[in-house]
Amino acid sequence: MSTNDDGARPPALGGVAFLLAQLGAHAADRFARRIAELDLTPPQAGLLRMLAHAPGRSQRELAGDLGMPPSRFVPFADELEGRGLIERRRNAEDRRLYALHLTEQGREMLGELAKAGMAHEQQITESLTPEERQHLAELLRRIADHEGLTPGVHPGYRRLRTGASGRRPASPSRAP
Amino acid sequence: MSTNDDGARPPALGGVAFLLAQLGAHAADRFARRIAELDLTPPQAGLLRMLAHAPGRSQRELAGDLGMPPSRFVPFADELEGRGLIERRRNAEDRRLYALHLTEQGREMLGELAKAGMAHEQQITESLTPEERQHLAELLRRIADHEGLTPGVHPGYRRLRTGASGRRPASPSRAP
DNA sequence: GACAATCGTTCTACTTTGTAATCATTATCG
DNA sequence: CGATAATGATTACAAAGTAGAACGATTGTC
Repeated sequence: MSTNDDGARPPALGGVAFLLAQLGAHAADRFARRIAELDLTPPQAGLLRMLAHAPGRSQRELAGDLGMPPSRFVPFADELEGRGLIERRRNAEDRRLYALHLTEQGREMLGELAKAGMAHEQQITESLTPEERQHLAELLRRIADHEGLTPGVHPGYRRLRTGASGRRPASPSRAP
Repeated sequence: MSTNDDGARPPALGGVAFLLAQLGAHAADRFARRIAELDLTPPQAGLLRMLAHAPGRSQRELAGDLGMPPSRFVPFADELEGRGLIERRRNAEDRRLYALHLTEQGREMLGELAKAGMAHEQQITESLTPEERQHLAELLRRIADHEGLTPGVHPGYRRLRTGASGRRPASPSRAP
């Protein structure tokens, strides 16, 4: 029952940019739900990965890379430390700084995280052939390069309701 | 060698799913900044588009499709009404309901929005040939279909700090 | 003609977030 | 060498966003 003229409908809704935004949000949401079973949020997973790749950095540095103010990083690291996933050591050269490291438990969790990531990738690309996946990855990487995005840095990855049982109110009911 | 063994590096970082999340957030961010010059946020733009496509709906319906509680929709609509972009008419058949419509100014704004959307699309796909754009759109649409996403419904589109035009006064005019 | 249900609105408690103040340690410079 | 500025981690606090319940107005039902 469209009552208005949609002759001037902007092509944005079917365009690449809109699809990217929609799918990106969906993929991030799916991933968040998946790792919620490990009691991890996306930024927490991000920190674990960062510590695996470059251990011993200070809280301020890590907070900066995660895009959060240092004051917020403190309770953020507190929780992971309390769960035994990360460890606060003192930097011998500058005792003001902490040197954050993964614990053995943290490394195990990282393994679970890798498994979740692979399953996630598998699920998202399920409807594509291997050749299409590769082609898609190449096109996306081209855009990412063109837009000046650094490969390893995850996006905004904003917080998300982590209710493991997850309630999802998003019910777009189109009732004509 | 301050880095650790990355022998077990999860392929997720270079995979399609991660690129999608990263690029999607980036594209949404770019779009938000662009329409910030029109003093519009993504959900505001979404409402204008919804009203253009299906005018006369009630606030509760619109709030539901936008994924926000009705209580939050009230000041949200207040601002757009105060700026003369939308109009609250009464539904003659059921005077409890409002019937929201675009004003003439709102339609003009929608035109600006369409221009911004096309420029946005152009910018994002600048590094691709027309054939590649079409192919990319097809692959993305395939994934979207497979994931059960509805075409016209925008994603989470969470609020964003723009800083471009820090409009915050938001003087809601009580309209009895 | 009373009673339940629905819509828009207001109210309020709760969570999240960022900035400023505080303490310890280090660098700088006279 | 000693005082002062600067930096990292932490705490305190205020500002803003959010969701849910409560309220008046209107409609449908029996």
